[in-house]
Formats: sequence, structure tokens, C-alpha cells
Amino acid sequence: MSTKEKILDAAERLFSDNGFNGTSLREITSQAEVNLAAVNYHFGSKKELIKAVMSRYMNELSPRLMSTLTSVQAKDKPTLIEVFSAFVEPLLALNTFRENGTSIFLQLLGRGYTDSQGFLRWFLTTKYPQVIESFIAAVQKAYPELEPEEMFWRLHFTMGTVVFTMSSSDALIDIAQNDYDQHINIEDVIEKLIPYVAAGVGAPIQQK
Amino acid sequence: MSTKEKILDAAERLFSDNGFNGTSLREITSQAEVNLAAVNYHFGSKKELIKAVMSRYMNELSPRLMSTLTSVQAKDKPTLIEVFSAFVEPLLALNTFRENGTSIFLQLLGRGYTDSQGFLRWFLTTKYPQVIESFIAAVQKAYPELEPEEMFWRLHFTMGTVVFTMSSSDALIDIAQNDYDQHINIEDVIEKLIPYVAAGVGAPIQQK
DNA sequence: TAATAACTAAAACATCTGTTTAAACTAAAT
DNA sequence: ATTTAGTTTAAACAGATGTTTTAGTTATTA
Repeated sequence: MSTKEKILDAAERLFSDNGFNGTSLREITSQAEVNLAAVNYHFGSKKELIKAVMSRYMNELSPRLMSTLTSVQAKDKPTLIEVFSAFVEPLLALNTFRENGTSIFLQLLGRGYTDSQGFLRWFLTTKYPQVIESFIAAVQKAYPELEPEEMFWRLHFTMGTVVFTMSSSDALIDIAQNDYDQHINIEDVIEKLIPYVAAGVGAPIQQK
Repeated sequence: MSTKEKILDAAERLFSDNGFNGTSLREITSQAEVNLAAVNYHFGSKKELIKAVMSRYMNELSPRLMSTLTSVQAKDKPTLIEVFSAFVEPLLALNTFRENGTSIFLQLLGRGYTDSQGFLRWFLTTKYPQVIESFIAAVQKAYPELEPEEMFWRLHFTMGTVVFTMSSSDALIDIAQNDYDQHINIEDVIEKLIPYVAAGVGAPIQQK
């Protein structure tokens, strides 16, 4: 395995566990068993390493997601449950791409939105805009009465739900196990999330 | 104003803007115009300062919240909208306690859950358990068919929605202003959140 | 007023951070 | 075989961080 790959593998594990700010280059390089300077040599900077870690996942996820989302859009009248369910298969496919890939990616996404004030949000929205547009179009078709302004807010609420849940999913799964003796994995969490966010986005429109 | 108060005031502003990890003691003390060592003298450590900042708000919020939540619980059959609306008045009351108090507190809460891996969650749940219990009881009464295990997850989803939205509320309000020419404040965001989370928690129960 | 406690001040401490340098090594190309 | 480019290494750099120390000042108490 190349030095570059060793760094990426170690970095994604540590980033997803401890966040971007919470992980030092020394931890990464010692876990990857490479020299400290290798990160700056191969990636230029820590920021670029973060982008590289995310890109590796996004390039795997993005085409699958485009495919399922356009399928949903093709339907005559899709439900919101169907729209959000379009994320399930592409996300779970990350598990074949890398061990625990789904969980790692979603946690990375969560870290990216809460660590590093918004630079990752900017990176993803500018690098993968088609995914977002396609998703918005699908929601639009499932709930055409929802005005764009209101949808903007509800989609960000949804983002928060998912991202927060995923960045603390390990802790939540532990609690569920201890308090309710539930044996849960990431897949189950995703399945619990869908009805919640679908109902939230589909909530009746409030007039004041 | 005492040194202690000057530190707390400067700290809460900086913490809510830049997070706990993102704020150094030197920034705090220079903004508060006190000596660097004053933080460790008066509070012992940065961690204790964070707790003190949060406690000042929680001690103001907690009794009001207990009062509105028990009112809702007293109803024969409260709706979920009513349960979540019980948060509005106590949260907005923080604005009289301190300028922009509502916004600052909610952002602090958001930071606490995403920064500093879970230590603030532990602090709040062990120091103010009555609030949480009372809230759970109210939800229980509004939606008795929802099993405790499922409620656990939906309440954490809700936490995520609120906390994430609030920790990035400044950015979201900016975007809404630029893209949709919406003039929004924290109060409006709270009002948009309530139907969303009420619908999410109230989503029909999925059986597999 | 003298003694004690509470507080403030400047400086240093120890550690960690991302990044750079300059030398050494390795493999491919001339 | 020698030059060249690519890569690895150890060391140092420059700056930031939370915390502690020591001395000085102010306020309270006896």
C-alpha cells in the first residue's frame, strides 16, 4: 500500500472518531506508520488532506446517489419517504467500498459541518452541486405546495438531524444498548431517521 | 463589574461565535480586559469556565421551563405542537436576562454538543435531569403510543435538529437573506422549527 | 494600625500544533 | 554508470495553547 493510501486510511478513521480539529498530523502519521512530513509532501496541507478524504467517499457516493434520485424523480408522484429512501442504498454501498464505510462517511460529514466552520459545507456544495439540485427537485415534486423559502429551512433542519445524529451515533448506540437493551447498527439508525425527516419536511404549512 | 462577570460575559460571546475549542483564554481575557491568569484564579480551568457560562443560563432557563412544561402536562390531551411550544417563552425570556440571550444560549448548546466530545451533554443531563424528565413525560402524554425506545431516538433526532440549526443559525440567516430576501431572526427560526420537530416526533410508527 | 486574606500582574513553563528545511536514500531514465 | 526525479527521514521552526509561579497590590478583618 502506498504512503498516500496509508495516510488516507488512518486519517479517515481518526477524523471520524475525533473530528478534524481533534486529530493532529502526528497522530495520523504515527498510526499510518509514515513520516510526519509525508502529509505535507503528498497533500500540501492538513486542509487538503481533509478534502482528499472526503473526495474519496464523495466520488464513490455521488454517481449512485444521482442514479437513485433521478429514479425517484421519474415517478409520477413520489412520496417523501421514497425521496429520502433514495439515500439508503448508495450510503450502504459504501460498506463494500470500505469496512464500516457508511458509518465513517456519515460521521465525517457530521464533523465537517460542526468542526471547521463551514469550509467543508462550501467545498461540498461547490464540488457536488448536481446532487443537491437533484435532491431538491425530488422533494419539490413530492411536496409541490412547499415554497422554496420554507423548503430551504426544512432541508437544513434535516441536514442537522442527520449530521448531528451521525456525528454522535456511536454514543447514541451505546446508550440505546445500555438503557433499552437495543442492539442497533448504523443501518437501523438510518431506517429510524427516514420517517422522522420525511414527516418533518412534510409537516403542514403554518400560516401566521 | 467584577472580574468574574467580565470574564463570563466575554467568554459567552466568544464561545457562541467560535466554539469552545475555537476560543483561547487569551482571546477571552483580552476582550474582557483582565489578566490572563484571572481565568484560572477565579474558575480553576477552562473546562470549569465553560460549565460556569452554561450554568448561568441554565439557572435562568430551568425554572421557567419546568413551569411551562408542567402546565402542558396538566392538560388532558396536549398536542406535540403544544409541548414544543412550551420552550418558546422560556427561551425568549433569556433576551431580557441578557442582550441576544436566546441566540447566544442556543448556540452555546449547539457548540457544547459538537465541540468537547460529549462532556457538556453529561454535565447538563446530570445537573438538570428534572427538565429532561418533565419534557419526556409531556411527550409521552401527547403521543402515548410511541414506545420509549423509539422516543429515545426521536428526541435525539430533535436535539440534533435544534442544536445544529442553532450553532449555524447566523450562517443560515445570512443565506436566507441573500438567496430569498427573507428578513429572519432567531424567534422566527424557532417558529419554523416547531412544526418540523413536532411532525418528526409525531411521525407514524413504522413496523418491520 | 497591623495582620490577614483576596485579588491582580507579568513572566515563564511545558506541551502541542502545522509546516519547512536540508540531507539521505531509492528507483527510473539517459 | 551517472544523472535525475521522486520519496523518505530526522530535525528544527515558529507560533499557539492552558496552566503555574512569584511577586506585588488592594481590601478586609482583628
